[in-house]
Amino acid sequence: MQAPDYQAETAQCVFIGRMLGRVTDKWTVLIVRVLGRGPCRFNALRREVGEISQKVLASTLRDLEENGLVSRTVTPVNPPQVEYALTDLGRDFLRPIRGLAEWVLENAARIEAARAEYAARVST
Amino acid sequence: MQAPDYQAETAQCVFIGRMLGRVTDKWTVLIVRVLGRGPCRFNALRREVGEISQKVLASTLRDLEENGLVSRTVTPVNPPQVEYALTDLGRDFLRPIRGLAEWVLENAARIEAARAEYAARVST
DNA sequence: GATAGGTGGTTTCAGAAAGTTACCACGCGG
DNA sequence: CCGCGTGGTAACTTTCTGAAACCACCTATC
Repeated sequence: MQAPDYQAETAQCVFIGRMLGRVTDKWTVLIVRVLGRGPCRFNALRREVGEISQKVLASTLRDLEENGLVSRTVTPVNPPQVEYALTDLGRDFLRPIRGLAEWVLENAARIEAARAEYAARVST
Repeated sequence: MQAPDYQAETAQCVFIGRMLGRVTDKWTVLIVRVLGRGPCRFNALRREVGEISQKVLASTLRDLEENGLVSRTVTPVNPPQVEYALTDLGRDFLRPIRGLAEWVLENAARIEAARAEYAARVST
């Protein structure tokens, strides 16, 4: 990696940014993580993820479906059942997602400490 | 991990979500990744990241500083120099961040294919 | 037989976040 | 003197998120 080409780097950043905009946000990470334990229906997902509104869950799931990470299967019984599951691509994605989630869990205390220290530094 | 406690799982999701909200978004990933190559000044960072506005870069950097991932050093020359660098915590964070960025680069084609397939399925 | 609750969403609308643009003080090169 | 580069902030606009209500349909309860 000698003599890095900064124009190429910038282009790569823009590209990664565009892709990240598609497949990562706070909710994506949580949803993929939960679906990693097995298929799940809409309201069950909602309950498990916690503080997510129906609208945002619905649109996030549609995005995930559009980008090929999640499949949506409707069983036409009454009331209709809609089951969400990870695709192969989604299961692949699980690895970086879990890396992120685990890091956050392991380092939460350090982040909190940094925040407290920052607040003290600013207020003084 | 037998007999998962779903209430605890939901609480964990909420907690992870809160932490993720602090340390990850599209821009955070890109900025940390660039700073992983070494310290960088404001406008250099801006040029390298690409399509980011000054305002968003400034506020993202302040968030990163607040959460202890990035340090900000002002050298009072004229014009003043402001150098941003990763802290120890930020360098630790580099690993999951790189995992994410690499996954996105490796799987961009699969995502694009899924999008094309989805678009075809919907429009028909 | 009305009423409450669960199914998987959409609609509506306020408020928050992100993005765009302009501007600041300062110096330096042409 | 004009514009560029330094590191931002302020005002304004657009986009997005979040809370709540509503929908049709079914089941269980009182």
